[in-house]
Amino acid sequence: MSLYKIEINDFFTSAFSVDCVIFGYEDGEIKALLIQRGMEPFKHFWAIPGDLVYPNEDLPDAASRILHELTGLSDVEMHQSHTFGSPERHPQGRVITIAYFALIRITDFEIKASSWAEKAQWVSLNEIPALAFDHSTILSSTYELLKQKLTYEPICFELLPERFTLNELQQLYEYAFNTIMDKANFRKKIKPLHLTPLNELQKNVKHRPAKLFKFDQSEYLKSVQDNNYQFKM
Amino acid sequence: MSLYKIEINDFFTSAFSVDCVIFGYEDGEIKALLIQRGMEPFKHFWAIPGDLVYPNEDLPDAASRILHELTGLSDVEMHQSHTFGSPERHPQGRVITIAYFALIRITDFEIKASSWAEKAQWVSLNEIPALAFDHSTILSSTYELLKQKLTYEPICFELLPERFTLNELQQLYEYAFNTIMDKANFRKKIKPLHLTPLNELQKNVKHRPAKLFKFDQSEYLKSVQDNNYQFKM
DNA sequence: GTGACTTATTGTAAAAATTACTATATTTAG
DNA sequence: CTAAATATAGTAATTTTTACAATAAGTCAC
Repeated sequence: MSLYKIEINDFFTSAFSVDCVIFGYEDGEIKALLIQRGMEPFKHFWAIPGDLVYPNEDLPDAASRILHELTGLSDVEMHQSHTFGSPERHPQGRVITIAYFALIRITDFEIKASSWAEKAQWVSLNEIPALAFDHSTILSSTYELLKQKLTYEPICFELLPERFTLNELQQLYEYAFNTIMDKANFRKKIKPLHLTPLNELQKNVKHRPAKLFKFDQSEYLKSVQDNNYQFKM
Repeated sequence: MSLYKIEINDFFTSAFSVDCVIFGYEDGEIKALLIQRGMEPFKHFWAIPGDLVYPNEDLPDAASRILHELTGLSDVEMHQSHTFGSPERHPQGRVITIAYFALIRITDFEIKASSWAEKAQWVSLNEIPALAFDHSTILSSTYELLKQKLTYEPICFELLPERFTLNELQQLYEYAFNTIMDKANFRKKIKPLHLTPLNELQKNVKHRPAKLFKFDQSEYLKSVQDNNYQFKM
């Protein structure tokens, strides 16, 4: 096809997909929700849940629909990550994919593979196998985005259980940033978040149980507006 | 078209485009490079330079090609911004657009409208007219991204002339963040960037001329590695 | 129950960074 | 030369960060 003879209809020969990178946190590790493909291409490969978008479907709607079809998840708020569009990324033609991502509490949802997904499973980021298409790249670049966001937005609470200890919070940051932090100083740092202390203690631990806290999103947003406060980890 | 009868080829009916949001800085204002469309749809409307991507062309290549065809610019390093894909955003069919953005020194480049661009012109962000398609949204959301990046990456130097005064640097931040800063404290804040002082002074000013500085990117990167330094404005 | 043990939580003082403001130096304009 | 304007450097009070110590409150073995 010569570039000089290309006509408008030659452009309308592409498809696009969304891929939903869902992060969770369990056993002190960040995990991603993966599916095993029951369909060619890359049949039986593990992959990020994603599929082609209908020609008249909006992207966020497609992301919700596809995530639900493949994994059973619904009511997950997704945000756009990066778009991947190498001409060779899909063996069946030109398919651009828009990556979305979300953070969820693993225990709040039930995973159930369906449609063409053979399995759906949480996989620790340390144990990701070879993935279909360019999904390894999509996953790692989206994880980088997540880490970046963790430094300037209090989104860690979307991963933690609703009630958490301050140590659990700290451990999540230590895991993500691959550092260790001073316990006392960490608590000072998160003071401005005004975490709500609960009349409830950690259970089933062999030592003094820690107090549970929760994060009040609306109070945080007020504080941002009123005091011009900018969260910074 | 029923969802149950859709076949694989029904998906391959979309096109996608790239839009290149090019920012520059002149006369104390951030400007965007816009073109006037000489082609339907939105003929004679102002727009972000962008066009359809060839079916076998990589996205970054397309961004460079299209920017060059429409505005004459070349050798501009672009980064991906956001992807816009509402089904109604393009009157001629389903067209997803991937926004790219770049920061350049206005005086280092010559703008020349060509191909189907009637005009190409720098427009102050305060004076943006109604734009074609959803380009107003694309421009404003990409500007938000730029402001976000300005806070944690020293990219302001891509907008300033190679040799600049400390006041010019400060004024750029003041413009972008819509604040005023203390002159002496600003200089302390940028100390870790190790700006290189030149044996050269500002010219044609009615007062004591300021010393010119330049930014050494490679030295900055070394400092990031060695000292684990994180720029923060 | 008692005491050893473990971890949670609070406190404190030194160091570093930020802030508000002052002082001085250097150039242009007349 | 003098006045005006601005660049640049300095200083001291305040706030934040850091490193570390001290205390409190539970669990577990007996």
